[in-house]
Amino acid sequence: MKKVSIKDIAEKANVSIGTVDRVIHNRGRVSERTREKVLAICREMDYEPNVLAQRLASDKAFVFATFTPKPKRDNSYWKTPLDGIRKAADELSGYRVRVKSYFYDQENEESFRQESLNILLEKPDGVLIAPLFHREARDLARKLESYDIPFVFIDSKVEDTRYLSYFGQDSFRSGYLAGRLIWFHLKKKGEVIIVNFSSDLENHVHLKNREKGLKQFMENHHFRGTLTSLTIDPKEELVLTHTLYERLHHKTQGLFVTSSAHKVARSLQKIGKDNVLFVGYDLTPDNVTYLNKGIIDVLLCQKPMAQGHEGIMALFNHLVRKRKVEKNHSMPIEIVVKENYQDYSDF
Amino acid sequence: MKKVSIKDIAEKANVSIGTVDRVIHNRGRVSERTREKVLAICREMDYEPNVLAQRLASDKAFVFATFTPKPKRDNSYWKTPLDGIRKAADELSGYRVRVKSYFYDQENEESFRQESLNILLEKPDGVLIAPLFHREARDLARKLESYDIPFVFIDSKVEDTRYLSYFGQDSFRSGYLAGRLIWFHLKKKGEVIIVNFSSDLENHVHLKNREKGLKQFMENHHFRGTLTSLTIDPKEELVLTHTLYERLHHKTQGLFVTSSAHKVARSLQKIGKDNVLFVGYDLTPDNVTYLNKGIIDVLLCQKPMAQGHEGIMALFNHLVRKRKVEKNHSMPIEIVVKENYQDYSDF
DNA sequence: AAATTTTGCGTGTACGTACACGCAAATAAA
DNA sequence: TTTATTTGCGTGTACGTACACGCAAAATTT
Repeated sequence: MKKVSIKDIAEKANVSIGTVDRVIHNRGRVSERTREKVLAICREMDYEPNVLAQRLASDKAFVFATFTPKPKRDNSYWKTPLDGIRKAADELSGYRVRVKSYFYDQENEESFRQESLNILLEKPDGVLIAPLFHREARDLARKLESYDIPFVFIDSKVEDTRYLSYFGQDSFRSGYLAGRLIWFHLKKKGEVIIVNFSSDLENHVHLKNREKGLKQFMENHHFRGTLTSLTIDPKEELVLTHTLYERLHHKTQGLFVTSSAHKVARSLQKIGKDNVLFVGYDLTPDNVTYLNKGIIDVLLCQKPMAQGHEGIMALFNHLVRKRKVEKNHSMPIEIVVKENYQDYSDF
Repeated sequence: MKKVSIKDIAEKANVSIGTVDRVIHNRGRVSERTREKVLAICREMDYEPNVLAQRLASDKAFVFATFTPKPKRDNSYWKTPLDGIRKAADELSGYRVRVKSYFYDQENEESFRQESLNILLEKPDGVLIAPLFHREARDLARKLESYDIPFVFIDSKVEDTRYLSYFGQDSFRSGYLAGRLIWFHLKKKGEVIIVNFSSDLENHVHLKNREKGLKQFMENHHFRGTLTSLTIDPKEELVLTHTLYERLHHKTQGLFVTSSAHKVARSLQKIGKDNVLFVGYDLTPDNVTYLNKGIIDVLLCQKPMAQGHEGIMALFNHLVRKRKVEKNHSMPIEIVVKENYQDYSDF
C-alpha cells in the first residue's frame, strides 16, 4: 500500500532518479526512448508526486495576493471572505504558501486601479479578486493574463477573461428562492414589494438579477396579487421611510430587499411591521440586529467565508498540487432565520 | 519572514540539532541546563515544527478508523458523511494518513459489537464513530480509552466518555427552527401535526428532542391553535395513511415529521396536500423526490458531509499537527427547499 | 584505583523531491 | 583528424525533521 516514488520508477526503468526527474519536469536532456519508457512506467505504477517532499525540496515560496474591498465599520460584509482567506492561509502555511491581502475602497474606482499596480509589482504566483468594478477588474485581468499569472474571482466574475476559477453567487437563483419563501407566507392574493436600494440599478447586476429571479418565481406560480418594485437612492433614507409608509398596507405580505436590508428594516421599524415576510441579503451585523428583532425574517447569503477559502484553495490546487480545478462554482444559497443565524456568524 | 527550524535553534543555543530534537520530544539525555536554554529559545524564536518535514521524516503512517452505519439502498443518508470522510482522506493522503472505514448494520446491534472487535484489532491511531447504539458505543469507547486511542463522535455523542471532539446536530434547536418556518405559514389559529416515525420513541433521543424543540417554539410564540403529536410504527404504513386521512383537515397548516419524511409524504400524496407546510429531515434521495414534487416543503439537515470531513480533520489536527481541537461542534442547521437542494446534493 | 555504567552530546542517514554540476559519449565544426 | 559542442545521463547536496548510533566525560560501582 506504499506510494511509489521517483526512486521506484528509476529502478524499474534502469535509469537514475535524476533522469526521472527531468522527464517529469520536461527539462529535456533525455533521449526520446528513455522519456517514453519512464512516462510509461509512471502511468503503469500510477505515480503521484509527494507534495510534502516537493514543497520541502523546492526553495520557492508561493505568494498569493487577494484583492477585496476594505471592510469598513458600516459594511463589514467583506470581513467574512477575509476570514475564509485567513483560514486557508493558515492551513497552507506549512506548504510555504504566503497570502498577501490588498484592499480597495468599494466606493472609489481609482483606489482599485492604484492598488492593482502594487499587486502587479509584487508579481505574485496567483491572485484572488473580488471584482466589484468590472471595468477596472478587466484591466487587471488583462495584465495578469499577459504575465501568465492565474487568478480566481469571488462574489462575481468578469466575463471575457481567462479566470482560473469562480466562486460566487447566482443572483437570479437566489431571487427565485426568495420567491419560494415569501410564497410560504402568501395568501392567494396579497401584495409583494421589492425594494432596490441603489442609485444605479443597471450597474448593479446582482441586484437586478435578484429582482428578476423573484419575479420569475411569481410568474411561474401564477401569483395573482400585485408586485411592486421600488428603486431608492441609498442616500435618501427619509424618502425611503416616506415611500414605505405610503406603499405599505395591510395587504402587503412580502417584502424583498435586494441589498442593505438593515436600512429598510430601520424604516420599517418606525412604521411598524405586521404580517409581512421580510427577505433580505447577507449576514452583516446590522442586518442581524433586525433579524433578531423580528423585523427581518430571512437573510439569504452565499457562503462568503467559503468563497474566500475555496478561492485560495483553488489557486493552491492549481499551482502547487497541479490538479485540475473546476471553473465555475455557484455557492449554496443559505437560508438564515433568527433561529440559525448563530451557526453562520462564526463559521 | 522565513520560518525558524531546529537548526536555527541549535545554532543560537550552541548545541547540535540532535540535542534540540531530544529536548522537543522529551527523549531525555539532555542536561537540565541545556534543556531550559533550548526551550527558552524555542519560545523566544516562536518555533513551530514543519509538519511537512515531520511527516516526511517519520516512517510512521497514521491510521484512522471510521465506524458508521452501512449505507443501504433504502437509506442512503449515511453515504453523505462517508463522502466527507473520503474527501478528508484524499486531502491527507500526502501526509501518510490512511483512513479505513468499518461499518455496522444500523438495525443490528450485534454487528456493532462484532465490528468493534475488528477495529480494536487494527489498533488505529484514532477513531471516528457514529454511535447509533449508545450502549454498545460506550463499550467501544471504554476500550479505546484504555488503549489511549482518541476518538471523535459524529451525528450524536455518548456522554460520559472521554471523546476528543463531537460534530453533530442539535435536535432541539432544529425542532425550534422548524417552528419558525411553520410559523411563517401559520394563520393565527390553525393546526400543526407532528409525526414521529418510530417504534421506540424513548430510545430515539434525536426524534424526541426535535419534537420538544417545535413545541417550545409554539409555546414561546403563544400558538393558539392545536398541536397534535402522532407516533407511528415504521412498519405500519397502512396505518399511517389511515391516520393521516383521519387527522388531516382543512385547518391543518403545519406538518412536522421528525424522520423518514418520504414515507409520510407518500401517504400524503395519496390523500392530497393542500395548504400544509411540510417540514422534514435529511436530504435523502427519497425525501428529495417529494421535495421536488412539492409534497415536502422544507428539509432540515446538519451538514452530514461536513460532519465526516471535520471529524477526520479533528483527529488529524490532534494527532498529527498536535493542535488543540474544540470539543463540541453543533453543525449549522441548513434549511433546504426545492429551490436550493441542488446546492447540497453534491456538496 | 580500576572497571563499569550513565549522562550529555554530536554525527550520520533517511524520507521524497528539486536542481546544480559534472562527465562520458555522440555529434558537429574546424 | 582534431577540437568544440551538444546530448544523455549519473551524482551530490539541500530542504527540515526523526531517530539510531557512537563517543567522550562524568558518575557510579567494584
